[in-house]
Amino acid sequence: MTQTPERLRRYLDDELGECRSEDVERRLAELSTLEATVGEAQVTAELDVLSALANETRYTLVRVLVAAQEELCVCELHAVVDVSESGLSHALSALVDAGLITGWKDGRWRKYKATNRAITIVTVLEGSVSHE
Amino acid sequence: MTQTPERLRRYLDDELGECRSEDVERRLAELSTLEATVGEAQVTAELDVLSALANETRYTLVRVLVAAQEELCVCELHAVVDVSESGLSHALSALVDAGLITGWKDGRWRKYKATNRAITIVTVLEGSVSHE
DNA sequence: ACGTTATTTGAGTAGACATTCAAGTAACTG
DNA sequence: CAGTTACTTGAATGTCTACTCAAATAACGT
Repeated sequence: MTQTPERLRRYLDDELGECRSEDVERRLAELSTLEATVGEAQVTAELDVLSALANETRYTLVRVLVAAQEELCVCELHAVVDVSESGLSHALSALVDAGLITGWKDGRWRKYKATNRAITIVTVLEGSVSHE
Repeated sequence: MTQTPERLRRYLDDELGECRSEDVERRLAELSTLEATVGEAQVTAELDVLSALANETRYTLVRVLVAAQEELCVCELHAVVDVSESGLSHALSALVDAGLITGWKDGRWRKYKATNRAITIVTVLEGSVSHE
């Protein structure tokens, strides 16, 4: 939405055969509507989830927790990824923030399990990206 | 899978009441199975898709193309995101690589549209992350 | 053919991010 | 309550990534 849409004008001219300022305005409004179909806060929230998943360590953790279909202890998760304890903790914390897992303390152990959000997204990704 | 699972041993000891080497081995094998339920290539492919989506510019483009339900010209997409032409082109290229959009030349204009993969994923994210 | 327009490609760079180390907190154990 | 264990937090750092600028390519108009 920054520069003068000089090019857009020519494009619409091509498409419509003719093109006046109001046509450009109208198209810009349409595009703006598409962009705003959903709130900005919503998009930000979705991006937070995507960012949380878009990392090998974190995605592996989510995948394992989803596959496990039960809670796992941090010490079990540590056997699955190749990072320090600290790195693991940071990863789990990011996933909690994104609402992809929940964690609680159980005695001296801490457990985590996948949320429905994680289950849904992983399932769809698995289906949508498969076979290649 | 790196360090000696000394802690896992104690955890299983806690959980099972007793714990021998073979119990640790068994649990490690179970975790390994969970991790390998799906191929490594598959996970890599899913991570590529997630990485492509996990960026404001690219996700906005995908969202707009999905919402549009039709192809859009690069010059139209440029009206929607706040990057240089070059930046826009890089973004679109990354999305093509991830199989989220397809592009073709139409005369002197170049058009892009969302793939089914993009439609599916965006739809699920929208539903799964909504209302907060 | 020549110039202009639309978009891409590649190199360079600033900023973001994932990881680690060191130190901190919380819970069981004797 | 002192020690150990399980995990987290914060700061520091090397690596990756998203952008921009400059140049290249491709298509159209004249």
